[in-house]
Amino acid sequence: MATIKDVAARAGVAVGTASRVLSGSPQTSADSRSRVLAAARELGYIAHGPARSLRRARTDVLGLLVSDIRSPFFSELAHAAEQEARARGYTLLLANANEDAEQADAVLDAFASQRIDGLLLSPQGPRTPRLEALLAAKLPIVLLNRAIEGVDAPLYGTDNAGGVAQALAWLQRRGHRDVAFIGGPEGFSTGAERHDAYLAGREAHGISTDDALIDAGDFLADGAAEAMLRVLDRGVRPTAVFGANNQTTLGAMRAMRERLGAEAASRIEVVSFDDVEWFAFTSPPVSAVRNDAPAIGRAGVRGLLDLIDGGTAASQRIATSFVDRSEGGRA
Amino acid sequence: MATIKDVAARAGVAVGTASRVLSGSPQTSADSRSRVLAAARELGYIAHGPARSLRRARTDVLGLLVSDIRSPFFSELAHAAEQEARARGYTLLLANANEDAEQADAVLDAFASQRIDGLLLSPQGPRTPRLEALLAAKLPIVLLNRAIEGVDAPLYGTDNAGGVAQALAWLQRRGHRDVAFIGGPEGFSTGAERHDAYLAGREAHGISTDDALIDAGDFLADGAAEAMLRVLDRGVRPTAVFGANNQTTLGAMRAMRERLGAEAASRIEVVSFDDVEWFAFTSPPVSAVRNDAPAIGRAGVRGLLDLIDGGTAASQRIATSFVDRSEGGRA
DNA sequence: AACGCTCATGGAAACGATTCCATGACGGAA
DNA sequence: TTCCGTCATGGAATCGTTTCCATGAGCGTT
Repeated sequence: MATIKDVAARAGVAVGTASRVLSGSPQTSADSRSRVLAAARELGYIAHGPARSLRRARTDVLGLLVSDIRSPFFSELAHAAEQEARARGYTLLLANANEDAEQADAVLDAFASQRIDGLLLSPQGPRTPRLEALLAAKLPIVLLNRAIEGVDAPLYGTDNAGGVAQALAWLQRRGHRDVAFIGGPEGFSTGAERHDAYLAGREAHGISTDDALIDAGDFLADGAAEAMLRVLDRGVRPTAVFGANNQTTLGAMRAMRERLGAEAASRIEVVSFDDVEWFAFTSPPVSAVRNDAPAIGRAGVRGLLDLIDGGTAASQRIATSFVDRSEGGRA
Repeated sequence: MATIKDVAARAGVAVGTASRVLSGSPQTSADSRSRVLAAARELGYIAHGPARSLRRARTDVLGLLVSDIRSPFFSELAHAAEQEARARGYTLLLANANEDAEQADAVLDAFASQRIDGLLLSPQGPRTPRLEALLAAKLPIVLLNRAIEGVDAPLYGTDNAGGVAQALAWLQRRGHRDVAFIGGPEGFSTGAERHDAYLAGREAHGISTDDALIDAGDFLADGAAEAMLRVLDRGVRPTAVFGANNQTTLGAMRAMRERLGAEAASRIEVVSFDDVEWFAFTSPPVSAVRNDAPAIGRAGVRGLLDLIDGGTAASQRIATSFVDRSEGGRA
């Protein structure tokens, strides 16, 4: 592999000059510029990133730590974040924590060792020692989707209250009064925000305030199915169900089918937080509040780069959109 | 941030000694070992990756270039590959090419600049100049899922022929004679292999060899829908449809619903290459050949590490499994 | 004609680690 | 007791860049 020394030798200049040309310093003559660039092209020179990082004390690498890249939300977010980062001259290093604090810490160690310039973090749970260390080292950090208590970093996430309001408006338009709500764990800010917004808004949208209609799972299909069974076993018969995320909706639908039969279940309208493309193909089709994951990813990267450049960045709630798949609906 | 010099100073030894301790060289006394480790712990020392890479001439970083991380196949593959890499002490750098050769080249440049130790490549199309350069530089490379003409690198991918055989066996068990097959582009080895295997095997499984039942799309929903419409407009009335990947199946189902109505469409059994979880919730449910994306990712990483360690690696076809979601089926 | 300024350049230091080499301590064998 | 070998250690070179500093050329001004 050619080094800058080879380039300089071939161009007949000193390495300092070659470096200045290649990094676009204005302190260069047209003559050396052309000769250095020609030499670099001829040798297929590609700068040695680690060496550059060593000297410059920055790596132009951002780290993105998510709980599980396999979830559509995160894969869309990661995709958009990578595009944005690359467009700004940064490389995005992606890692999974697998909902496991130990693994998250291992990743943070690896990030620290790579000397990333900034971190986009979708927090699992509370703060860990590694995270403390990074905070103490003043590494620029932004949070995605969930807050962490006592961590003062800008947060980029879904506008949960706004999304719930969209779902409530739709339920009202569809004339539902008896609506089952299956929430998520209160421990997640996401779960709590959606739950609170629903409770706060239901009455104004003509929805029954009977708490027998409400239960919560763990944001996973199995837990949600159990919650839905509990609701049904209380004897209430909702005409619509609102699932607080996509897995929750999945579990709720399974439970309804199990308890009421496929035919009866398909007459209960379903609305979900988190849209997935296959909601169009279920029976009944599921209307949904759509997270703008790409916008969150892009906003996160932009905020992080502002921080890195020494500026400030403000938290941002990204608006959701609503996909109406009901019989009379638009889609 | 603490450097190894700080650690050495605090431990009262020379940097060389500190380095030997920290990198586990046997040439160290118990005394200096304990003092260096204590000093490192007290200072929260984390080695500077770029500096280490510079001197060692390796980075312990692998690059993974996929066309689109948002596809479930790649996100599962990437997830497994990252786990495997991390378990072996490597970091995985993930990038998207977005089906765009220019972007792929930009990524390869970035990888080259980072001096990755090896590349896992899911090829888009033909070879590009950057790829040539990397091959010429003897960078260890493995291919995922698709071959590239004239590139001699081990290939880790789905056993397409085996998967088609599983689908054919299922079609036979279900007693289907008139089966529509919607294939993918011949340009992709994936598409060609599945198509060929189907043509070769259908007769032996009691399936009509009427080519009016066969058409091909572009592996995307819209193209597949058009292909399915062409089939139906030829007047044939299949009792089952076989889609060559998940998007293809999606498009075919849409086309059937459009042409025949929801009710008639739901009586046509569907089998797909590429399983997705929501195939359980469509009407009719879709039985599917399941790619073992995680196994492919793991095998790819293992093969690549073998190459990096100077050994050899052999191409591997990863077996598929079959998910039977038909009425009488197991699932 | 002399002076001063700008500016491109060469050379060298620096970044933080690893690794080579020489040295000295120590222990065992004769 | 002397000698040799082993082995931990300190110090220095090295990896490929960037950046600082000093130098000298060239040019315009007085």
